Amino acid sequence: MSTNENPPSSNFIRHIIDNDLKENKNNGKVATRFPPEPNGYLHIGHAKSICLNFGIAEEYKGTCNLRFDDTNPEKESDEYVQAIMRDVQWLGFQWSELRHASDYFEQLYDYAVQLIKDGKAYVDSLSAEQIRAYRGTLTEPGKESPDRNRSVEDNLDLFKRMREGEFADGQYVLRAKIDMASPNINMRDPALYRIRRVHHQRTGDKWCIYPMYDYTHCISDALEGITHSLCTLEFEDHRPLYDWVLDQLKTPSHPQQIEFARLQLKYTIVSKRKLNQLVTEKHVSGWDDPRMPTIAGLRRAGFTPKSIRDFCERIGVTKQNSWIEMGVLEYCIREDLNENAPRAMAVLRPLRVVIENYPEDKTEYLEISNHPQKPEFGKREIAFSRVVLIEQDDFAEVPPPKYKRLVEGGEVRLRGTYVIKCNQVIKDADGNITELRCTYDPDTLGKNPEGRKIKGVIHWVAEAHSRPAELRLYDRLFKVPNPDNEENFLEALNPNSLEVLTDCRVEASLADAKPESRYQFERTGYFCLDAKDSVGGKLVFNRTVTLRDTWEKN
RNA sequence: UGGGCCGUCGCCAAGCGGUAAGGCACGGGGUUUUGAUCUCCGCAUACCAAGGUUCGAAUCCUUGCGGCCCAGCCA
Repeated sequence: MSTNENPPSSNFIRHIIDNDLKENKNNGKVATRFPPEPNGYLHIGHAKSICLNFGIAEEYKGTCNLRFDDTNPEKESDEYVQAIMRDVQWLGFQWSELRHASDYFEQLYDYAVQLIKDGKAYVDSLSAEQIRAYRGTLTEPGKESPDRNRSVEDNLDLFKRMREGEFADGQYVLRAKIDMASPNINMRDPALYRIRRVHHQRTGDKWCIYPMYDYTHCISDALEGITHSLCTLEFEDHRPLYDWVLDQLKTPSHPQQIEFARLQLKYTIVSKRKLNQLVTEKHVSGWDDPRMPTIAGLRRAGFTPKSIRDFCERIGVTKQNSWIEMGVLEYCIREDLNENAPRAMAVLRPLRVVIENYPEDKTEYLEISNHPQKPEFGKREIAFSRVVLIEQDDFAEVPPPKYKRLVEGGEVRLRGTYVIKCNQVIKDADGNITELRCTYDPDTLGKNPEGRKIKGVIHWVAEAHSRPAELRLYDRLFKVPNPDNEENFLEALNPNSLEVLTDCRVEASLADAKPESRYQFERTGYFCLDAKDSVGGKLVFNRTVTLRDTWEKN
């Protein structure tokens, strides 16, 4: 289970549970479940639900099952099942029991037979279009199907033959007999079973009828002894149906459904249909593209499980529709990585600096600490010699006001080493700066020069002692706060969401970086070694997030 | 225009009749060999609005206003 140091904050669901416990409801037990449909990868919105369900189970010493809601085989697959299990565990949670709604198909069928026997369900021959027409509208009641009063015997017979495959897909449907005039449309005789000749990833071709969500979910919860069935707000209108089904049947328990607001993050989408489209139409490299709001994408970008858990804790759980700013997620990952990522140096856009008064054949191995505030992170050796590479941005011919980096005639410290002074700017025929000729002050290693203040410190690598690397700079995938509002969300894609830098140089110690290891590249951001593309000695780093920058903002 | 739900700082969010927590963001000072981190300070006489009940209301009542969800044989 997870180990979040931040104590969970109170929310209305915990209040309800506290109250239930006080009244000894459910004999003091707390049982939750996380019920994803395996029709896509898990995303940050699921993380909220996972943290809530598993977190509550943990806090109340209860249980939390992972249950796949696999009642619609058309869209579901084992690839998704595997990915979901991997992501839940990576987030730091372990389910009490692994279940599938399809484990209950036989029982679900028996319960349906019971409903029919009790006159609470009937087989309808209306087509999908007719059912829609009969349903009425939001303001007008629906009308009853001619089949609504079919005899129990006929219903039993037809339902059995539905299962046996006697009918074509869509020819019949099993419906609950509730109230066609209900102001709640979900109660106007909702479908319980449909005929669908589709291979199911777990049950194969055993079934040609599949139960609907509303019917399946409540019974699955009841069979598992779930006490608190947490779901998102759009299911609020379904709660009467959830309760109705369980009220008609002798299920082992009657869980309480509680709804909370789903996560909405600015500049992202979490619609599985749209995420799927991004993948299949190759707008991103896959479900785990670092720009994707999926758990797999966040992982590949370098987010830590802890930072995501922390994020879910910070945003709270309420019934209010709300939009979380990206800044909160960014804060969470920066906080974790600032604490736990070792520092290193990488030059994204190199500019050659020749230190003219430093001997050609000399190399010094200097010690530099891996974390400025944490001596326990230890030190590493870093090579310094006559030619170093600095960031192009760290030199300016015409510096903006308050610029504290290198300028012609000015001084700056190379992090962890000496103060250098720029004496000459070398340009090519087109006027591009190609090289800086500098001198260093040998008396500034580990101490400040006397009589002058060096304002700037810049990062660097020694040309001869650095390694080539590819750095991928990611930015938000969308350029508008709510892409879902766009007529076509694809037009809201940020064309600059990925910048690939192939001429970067990183310090030699990074040659041994392990896949998925995270570093702070000083002054530029947090990076994670890409586990997929760093092959054959090639170093590919993904930028997780930039460092907070109060200078660029002006 | 039917039903369900929600309105507390720019964004989240505590609060549950006794006089507005906290976080993010933002602004300012200090420390710093990362313009990072850290640290200090500031940031709602005000809780969608208007009435009412009360010694006392963000909390209770009434009426408005605004937003979200529902008419799949999807979940």
